[in-house]
Amino acid sequence: MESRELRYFVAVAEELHFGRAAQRLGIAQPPLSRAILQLERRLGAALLRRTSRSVTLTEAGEVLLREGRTALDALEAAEHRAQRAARAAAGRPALVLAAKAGASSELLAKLLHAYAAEPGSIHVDVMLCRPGAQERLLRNGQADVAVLHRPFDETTGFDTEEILTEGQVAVLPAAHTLATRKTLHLKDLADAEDLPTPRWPGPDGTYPAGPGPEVQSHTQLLQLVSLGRALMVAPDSCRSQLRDDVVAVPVMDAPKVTTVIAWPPHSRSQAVATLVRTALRL
Amino acid sequence: MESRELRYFVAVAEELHFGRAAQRLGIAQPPLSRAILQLERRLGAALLRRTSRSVTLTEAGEVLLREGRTALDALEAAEHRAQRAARAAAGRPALVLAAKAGASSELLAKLLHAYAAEPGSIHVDVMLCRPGAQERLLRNGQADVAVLHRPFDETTGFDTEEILTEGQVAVLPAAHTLATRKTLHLKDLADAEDLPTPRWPGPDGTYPAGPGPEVQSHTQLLQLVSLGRALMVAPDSCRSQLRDDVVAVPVMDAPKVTTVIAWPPHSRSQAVATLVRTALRL
DNA sequence: CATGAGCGATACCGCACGGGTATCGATGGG
DNA sequence: CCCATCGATACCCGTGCGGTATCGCTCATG
Repeated sequence: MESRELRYFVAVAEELHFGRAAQRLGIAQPPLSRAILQLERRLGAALLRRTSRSVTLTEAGEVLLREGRTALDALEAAEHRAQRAARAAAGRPALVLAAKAGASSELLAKLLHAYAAEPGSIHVDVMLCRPGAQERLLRNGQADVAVLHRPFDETTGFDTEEILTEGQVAVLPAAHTLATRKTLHLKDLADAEDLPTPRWPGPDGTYPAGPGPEVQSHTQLLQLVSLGRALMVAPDSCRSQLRDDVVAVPVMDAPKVTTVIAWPPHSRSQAVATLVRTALRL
Repeated sequence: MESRELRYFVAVAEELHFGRAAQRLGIAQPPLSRAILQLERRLGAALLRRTSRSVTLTEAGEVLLREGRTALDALEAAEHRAQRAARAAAGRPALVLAAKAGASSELLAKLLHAYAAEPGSIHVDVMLCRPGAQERLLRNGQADVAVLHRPFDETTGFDTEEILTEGQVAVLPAAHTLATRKTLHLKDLADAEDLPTPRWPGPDGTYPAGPGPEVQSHTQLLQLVSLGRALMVAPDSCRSQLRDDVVAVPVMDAPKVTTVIAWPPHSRSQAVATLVRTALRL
């Protein structure tokens, strides 16, 4: 199977619409139809059920979408890593670390500081990204190592080490009635109808339906909290970054959050190994 | 990057010779040279150092070879798994299990028997293959699950569960002087110059240099042992398959062998999950 | 029920690119 | 010193990919 065919299929499978998929790919619709037809003939399996009104995935199509995405990521990863190896050999060795913007920032600072003190350490490029985006950067080779948070981020297929486990707090406007409580439970938050739970975009960039405001970053969310328009549930360690117009109250029954450091399973990099060892000593 | 280019590069990187690589790919040498050149231009990185007498890999080339192989395997895996999903949907669901021919055969029999008794179990195709070949079958999607043996088989990148850990025995001709001993150590075997250690082919099909006979299968090796031409070191459980012209003596300082069941980390298959659960109960 | 809009498939065309042959230029062995 | 070996270059050809035009089907609409 050629990677071009697979890219075409993934586009159609994600859009479930030949016209939009073709637009996204920058080609016309007819060659796209043909390419998919040819792919199906070559595989000897139907991937899509089409009517003139809708396109749906068959069983085989679902599998090819899932497996195909990881294959395309692996292809990109090979490309990126080879390019970075070339740059490293040319005298600018660097490690790229992906982290969620605004999360674990104290821990991250400590880690970078401790690693820089290690013998033989190299420059670390920190990529701060949208929540959930680190996983993809690691899968497609743009990053060498990532800081992830279970259970929010998916870690299947990576090697990981746990760095820290912590509880979660609700961040509330200082003036809110719940702000005086010593502890809270998830039910208290669900009952506070004046403070809806914000909605984050999924991996595909769309928002789930619901009442809460749509947010894309933690700073944006924090501002909504201080304006009394939303509440935020986040790991304990976020307290160090709060301003004094908001209050953090422990949520007793919220799931524990584990900060992990993750790297691709075939990594042969000495630098990654050292960074992980440093992280475990924190 | 296109998969065709990557396949071409991997061929050249493995052969380290444009002519032979072209032959293996079924194309002429000049288009291959051009394709590699174009790939290097697109990546902006030299992958090969060529003289008219030799071809060697650069740093970036080494990385691209390693990462590229896994990317190509992932691509093949997507293809195979989609095809199998189509066949399964057409009413012949099956699970493909890869195992080393001649190893853990009792355990395997028990596993298959126990799994068949599970509610909702499906047909299991057993692929018996050359030692070390299971890994590749699992990586490129021809198998859904594999029985591997640490530390011999590489399990990085798979999800695994340990089934059994056992010591190793030396299998010797019944008439040999060492055959009367109750226990042995690796040094004893190294000193027995009349019984050289056999040489297995590497993943590339070539044999390491050395004095021992070249072997490809366990039956072949067992025959050499009973002829007094080689010795064999294998897990305890192989005893059940030995004929009475050979003797098994425990080797005290040989590494412990762990039989593990492994599956690709993104597997969503109910059948794989059931099989693994069954294996853990053995 | 007729009509038109929306969508995927088909027909057909042109050209870019992948692959072929011939040959060059460099390098090392006899 | 010459020839064998090997990768690169020059040049040509055909296939296959992408483009436009259009068809055929389905459903929403009045």
